[in-house]
Amino acid sequence: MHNIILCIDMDAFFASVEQQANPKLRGKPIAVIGSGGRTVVTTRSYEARKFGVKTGMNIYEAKKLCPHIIFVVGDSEKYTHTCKELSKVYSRFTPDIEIYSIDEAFLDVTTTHHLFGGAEAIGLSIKKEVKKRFGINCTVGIAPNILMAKLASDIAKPDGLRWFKEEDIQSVLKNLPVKELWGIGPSIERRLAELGIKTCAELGEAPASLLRNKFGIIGETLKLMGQGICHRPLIVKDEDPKSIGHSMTLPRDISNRKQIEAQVLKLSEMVGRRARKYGFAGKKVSLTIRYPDFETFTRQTTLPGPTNITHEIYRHAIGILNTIRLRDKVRLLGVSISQLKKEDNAQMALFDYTAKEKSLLHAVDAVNDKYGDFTVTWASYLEQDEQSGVISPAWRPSGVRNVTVKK
DNA sequence: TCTGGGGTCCTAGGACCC
DNA sequence: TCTGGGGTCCTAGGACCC
Repeated sequence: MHNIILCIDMDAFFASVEQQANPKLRGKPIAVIGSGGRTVVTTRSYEARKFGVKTGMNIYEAKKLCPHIIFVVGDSEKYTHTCKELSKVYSRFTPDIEIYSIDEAFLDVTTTHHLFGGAEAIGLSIKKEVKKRFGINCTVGIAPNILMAKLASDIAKPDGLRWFKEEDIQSVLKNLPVKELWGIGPSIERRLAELGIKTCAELGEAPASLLRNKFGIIGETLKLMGQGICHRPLIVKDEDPKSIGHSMTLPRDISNRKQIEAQVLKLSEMVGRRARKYGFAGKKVSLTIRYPDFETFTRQTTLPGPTNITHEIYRHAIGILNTIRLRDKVRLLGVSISQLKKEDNAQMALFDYTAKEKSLLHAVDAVNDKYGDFTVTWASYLEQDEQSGVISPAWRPSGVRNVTVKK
């Protein structure tokens, strides 16, 4: 008895939601972008894809390829809401659901499919319901494991449904390039090519010792992947995060120390606030810097104990900054905390709350005292955070990964 | 007119300890 | 008279994903 896994993947999710919300956008090439001036295409409608517009392209490039493209600034609230509603649809068919990202979910229907007339019937029901209630298309892949279910949905896109049964898998993988597999990117593809391995079938037949030599511990896994085998279970319950971070490409490159520090404070507050909201504190603080030429690096430091206090995060981030001799202006700054621990909120709750609030104000005051010409107000920060409206496909509907900051 | 932001996992090398 | 070896913690960086 094989498992039956469904991969449900929304087609051009953000763009579809926008087209649904605004009928004028329907049938037209649109691209969902971020709010800043140096933003990129996050999602593009299928009409825009025809012109070669890709995710990650800057808007000028997209415009050049597709002069009539319509840019829409993403609205995470909308996608958040739709995603939550989608989860409700899925949960009618099984309790074993992994919300993998904002637009993708895995459903294990091994023990429930017979209640609904089979896996394909479930897939079709979901497609129909999603279309009816949200006006958007999705693609369903069905297979004995996540790896193959994901492949099935990739291949069936858009608006498709594909079922890879155990007996189909070998022929599917026969001439399939290895990079089509989830988890094989450009680097592994290149290194496999060095061994003369181009297709999944070749990967599945390659000597385990050869793969082990070249790739170490993942060698075995790669071979299994080439055979369409995958043992990764669904992650049904929300796991604790390992890190919490924010980064920001600045409107323009800066070298002014005051400006850099002000941005680091802002990022520290965004990180601290999210950590406090969900009751986590981190023992490591990292600072990421990107130069105009795109060289990017991260420096981290370990603290005596975990913290989620803005001012402490800020202090350590600045401590790191002080060890770096900047060779150029700064394009992007990032702050994150890791080695997270759950906060003992029974103890921290009331007593520490005011202490934390004070520390936040202190941080702001400190910056303002020092750099009167770059006035920082707490309210202005909060507003900016709302507007920055980070739309990350890594978003999850619950818990700390909900990056959306609500008032 | 250049190229976003949120993550996870793995590896390699050095410090330190027994 | 060359310089064991295991374990853990730490930092930096790469690969991959949506």
